[in-house]
Amino acid sequence: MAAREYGQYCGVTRALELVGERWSLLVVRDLLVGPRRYGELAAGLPRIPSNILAARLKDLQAAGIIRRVPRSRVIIYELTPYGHELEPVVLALGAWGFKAMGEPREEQVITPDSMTMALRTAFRPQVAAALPATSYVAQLGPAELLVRVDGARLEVTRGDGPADLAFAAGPDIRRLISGELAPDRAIATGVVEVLRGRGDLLDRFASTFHLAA
Amino acid sequence: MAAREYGQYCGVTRALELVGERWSLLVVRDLLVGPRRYGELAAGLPRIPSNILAARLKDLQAAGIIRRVPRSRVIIYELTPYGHELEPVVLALGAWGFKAMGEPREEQVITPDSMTMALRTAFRPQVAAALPATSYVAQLGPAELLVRVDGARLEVTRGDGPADLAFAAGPDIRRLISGELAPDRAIATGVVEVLRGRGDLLDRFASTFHLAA
DNA sequence: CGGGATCCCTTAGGATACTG
DNA sequence: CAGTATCCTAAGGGATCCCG
Repeated sequence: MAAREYGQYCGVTRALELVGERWSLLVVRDLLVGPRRYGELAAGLPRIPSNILAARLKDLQAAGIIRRVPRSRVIIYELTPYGHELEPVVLALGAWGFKAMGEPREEQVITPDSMTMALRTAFRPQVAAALPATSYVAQLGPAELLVRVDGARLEVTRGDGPADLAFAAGPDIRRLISGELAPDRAIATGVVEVLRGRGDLLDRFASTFHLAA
Repeated sequence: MAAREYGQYCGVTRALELVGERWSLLVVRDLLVGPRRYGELAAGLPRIPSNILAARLKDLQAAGIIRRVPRSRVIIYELTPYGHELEPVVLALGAWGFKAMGEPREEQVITPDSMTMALRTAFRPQVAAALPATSYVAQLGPAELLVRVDGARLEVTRGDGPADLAFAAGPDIRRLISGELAPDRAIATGVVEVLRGRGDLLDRFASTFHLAA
């Protein structure tokens, strides 16, 4: 038996053998947002050494979790259907870890893909279904995301666009999502800055995206 | 920043910093079944070195995931409420890994706690709710489990007891759970051996516990 | 005997430089 | 841009030992 195997006939151990190595699930997290190139993955994981990223991509490919697709002179990595089935795992981990995030620290960065997955984690379809379709532009640190909510459907894409509300916020957006900070207080204290549109829609945003802390 | 931190302000990275180390989630998996002593944990994870188990218990305690409780001359480890909230993560990992388990290998063991969690993973409350209350005794390798299903409620405990059906099976029980092997075929081929009670209830068992493969 | 601690060695992972 | 190559540190593995 390979030394790094757990030696049990069990689904959990098998899963950890496939995606339990350091960085593996973070690569999956970013690929859940969409196909990515090597350099994009490296940019989304600033602290991953290049050799480790290369090794993880090899491992994940060998495990049938990702695919390496040559596309017009560049190489794209994307999840296989089986890899995509890791979404519940990543969302569950994100929801659990959310509660232990604490205060943001100076050296901690925010990446567009991690914020996209965080929004997916916090999304409450049943709440959204009862609200009018709404689109937001959220500038979260360096990540500018166009967030479209229509009924129980959520779509998050990078970049700007037409929106009912555009706002900017830093890591403290977490306190809005957790309900620790009321929407009007978030604006009053400058945690959230309204850029365009109806600032009162931040309330709807906070209802739509919520995670207990 | 600690070298082993990921440097991102993100729920997933935070979760992986707390339970992403090797063996950590397996300790949690076993503690989800119930409080355990050091020796019981070691027995449930035959390949974990003793120093690693000790280190993990320290880390998990420092993270507020487990508690160390002295109880009448012995020490018991148990999950805190926050640790218990990892159950969805472990179940999601188990369901995903189930599909990649493949054929059992000689050196792979089955432990009572991993089988208990596997049954919880495969349990379908909505199916069970429509069926009469049923109790089973399942001898799965070295693990003897008393499985009581009552409506949408599932209870799995170690040991024997009164049951509508008692059966023995090896790792190939997986093929029954996945639907790859029909209940009557499982009995006919000897994958499942009926020990006591109504063998026809194996069909109900397979409906109640199911995971797609 | 339960609950670890210590030792030594192997290997994964981190930092950095380099290449097709 | 998409990775390799190299060197080094630290985590993990295996065995043994210890202590109340």
